[in-house]
Amino acid sequence: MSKRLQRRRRNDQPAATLKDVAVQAGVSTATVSRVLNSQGKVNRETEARVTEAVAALGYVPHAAARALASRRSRTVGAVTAALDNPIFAKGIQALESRLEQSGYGLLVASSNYEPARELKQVRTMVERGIDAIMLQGDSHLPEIYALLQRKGIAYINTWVYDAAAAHPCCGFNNEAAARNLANYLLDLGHRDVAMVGGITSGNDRARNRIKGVKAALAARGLDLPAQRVIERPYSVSDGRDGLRALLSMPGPPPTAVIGGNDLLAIGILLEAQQSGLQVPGDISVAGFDDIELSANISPALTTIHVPVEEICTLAGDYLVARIEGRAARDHVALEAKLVVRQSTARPCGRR
Amino acid sequence: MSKRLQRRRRNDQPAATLKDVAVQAGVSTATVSRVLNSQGKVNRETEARVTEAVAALGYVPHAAARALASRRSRTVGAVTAALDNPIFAKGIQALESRLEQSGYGLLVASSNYEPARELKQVRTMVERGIDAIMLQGDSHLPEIYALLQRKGIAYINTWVYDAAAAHPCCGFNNEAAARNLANYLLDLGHRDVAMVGGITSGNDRARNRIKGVKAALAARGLDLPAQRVIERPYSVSDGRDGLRALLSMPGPPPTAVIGGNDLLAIGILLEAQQSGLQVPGDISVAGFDDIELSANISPALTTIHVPVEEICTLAGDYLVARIEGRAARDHVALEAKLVVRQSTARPCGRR
DNA sequence: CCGCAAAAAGTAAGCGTTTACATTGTTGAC
DNA sequence: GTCAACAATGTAAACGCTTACTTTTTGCGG
Repeated sequence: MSKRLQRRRRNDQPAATLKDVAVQAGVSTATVSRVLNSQGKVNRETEARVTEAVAALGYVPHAAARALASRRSRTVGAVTAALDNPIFAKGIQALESRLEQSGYGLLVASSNYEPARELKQVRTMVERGIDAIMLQGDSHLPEIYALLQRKGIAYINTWVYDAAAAHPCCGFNNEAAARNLANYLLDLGHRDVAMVGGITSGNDRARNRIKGVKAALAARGLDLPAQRVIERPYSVSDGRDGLRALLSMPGPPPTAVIGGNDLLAIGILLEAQQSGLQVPGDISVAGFDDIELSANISPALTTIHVPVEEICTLAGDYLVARIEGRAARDHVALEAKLVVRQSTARPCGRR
Repeated sequence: MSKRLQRRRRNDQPAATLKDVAVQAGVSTATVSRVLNSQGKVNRETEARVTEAVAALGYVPHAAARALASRRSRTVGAVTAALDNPIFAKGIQALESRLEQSGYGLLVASSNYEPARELKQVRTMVERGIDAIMLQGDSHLPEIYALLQRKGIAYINTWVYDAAAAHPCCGFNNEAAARNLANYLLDLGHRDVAMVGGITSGNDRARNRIKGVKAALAARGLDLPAQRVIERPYSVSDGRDGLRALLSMPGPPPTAVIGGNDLLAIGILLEAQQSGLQVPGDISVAGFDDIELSANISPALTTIHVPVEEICTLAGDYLVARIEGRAARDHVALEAKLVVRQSTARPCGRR
């Protein structure tokens, strides 16, 4: 069996290469490459002949060879905390479609909120030769930043914004948004506010949201004692669980509960209803993120609207610009606005 | 400026290559390669020296070069209909973690239920040199199958099972599952069943679910007239919209409504409640997929539990096996069981 | 017509691995 | 002690592209 034959995949004739196209079109490989990469420097006629040859042979460029020669993989990575949070999935989808427009592929991985795992995922992606990477949040292991900088790989922290940050970011100020939300509740007259937040370990956003609520309370001389802050993973049943924990404590229940994200808030809302509490009559519930369900559930959820799609699209813009050597703003601020709906009201009957 | 210098990325010293490691360890590149790919054929001592050199130089293999030489990219693709459906995101996550275990990366893209877009995405992935690919459903453009087969790329259709299918698949029988669900409703005594299904164009699962419901009704001499089947995209608000459409028709409303997936069903349920109908008192609602929310909402949703994680993990097993030349079962059946909860009951007051 | 610059195309040296094949060193049966 | 067989390692040719540099063509002012 000839070597050439041996190399074949299954029932396949060996794939056409650049050289085959060049021969077919009667030009050099360099010319074909120029046509394929549309660098303009090619005569119209020649270009047509090449294009024709490409079609005739069903030529498909070999990405690895291209990456090796050009030192560009045309692939971007994204490591997300968890794909199964719909808001993250939406973001990944937005990023993917932005990248596709510019001809980049998207490699995904999830860290499960574990810094060490995130590092590992970033490492793997770097090995795979990604040209740039999107990260979530801004507290990453120093090794991650070091690696990315050493390799000259463009990166951006999403979901967060800090004008003074040492690293590129695109998002909003989680603390400020949470503060707004808490202030709204305080303005309604609530004095006993509780929070069921995400797990703060390894999650700066969860941390900052709690911090924002705390700050708003503090500004009015109020405290957010430890027993009014419950940490739970981000899911509906965790939200239910969180409210149950809050209600099982001695003393009167809080008049308002903030969920660290909408999944938690919806869990809180459902648990409240199922344990006989009126929302917002007996207890106000607010969330964070504004997922699709929030506007549809009854009562509709008051929440902070997070413009995920913009965040991720702009992050994509940034990364593509950096890869292609163009300048781009390192810090992009978006607004996360309060959306008041029916799950919150003045506290009544108490105090 | 020397050429070597010119090539540097920003402030970076050029990355160590296999050759550098070989020199450092005092062996040939072939030996280093053997160590890295652990083919066993290397002396313990030598191996230790190489490992040490790798660590000392912070050597990171160059994926593109490796892919070019070995004709393997160690990357798998997945084109999903939509990432923002939580059930799909969960599946992608499961696939990613299965692949990671075996050292493969996951490239994602979404087709938005458009066959042409799916083809394009598959093409792009093939160009990127994926070793295998996961698809959803089994009705794909013939060009997709042709391309994959011509290139010898392993693939698998997920979310579907058909023992006689011409293509590898891993999933369950959507029609049969839908039939079960409908039969359960019929057994409860419902005679006027409606369905708000997904958009059937380009979506075999949506089609088969409707088909299953139709078949169950037909088996009892009942009809599912066109006006009892509403097609809507998969989202909560589409579900609400669907029920509204159903209720606005002349004549009595159906006594039971099946959602093509849980998102739709939850929308139906919420809309029913918000328009003053008791669920399941006035109307029964059932879904399909069993997302996390379904068990938590009130009333908890009767649905078909789809084992997404298993499906995608097994699909990953299959693809890895095929890539690595091992045999694997081409048709894997999983069970999608009916989960009866509180959103369904005997129809009462009518007939 | 000549000469020269710009445009178009070609040449060939990499890019960093893997791997078929060649070489060298050991071991143990005879 | 010989030699076959095997284990360990080395050599160097791909892999399929990009691109710096070179050569050839073309167009045009004088």
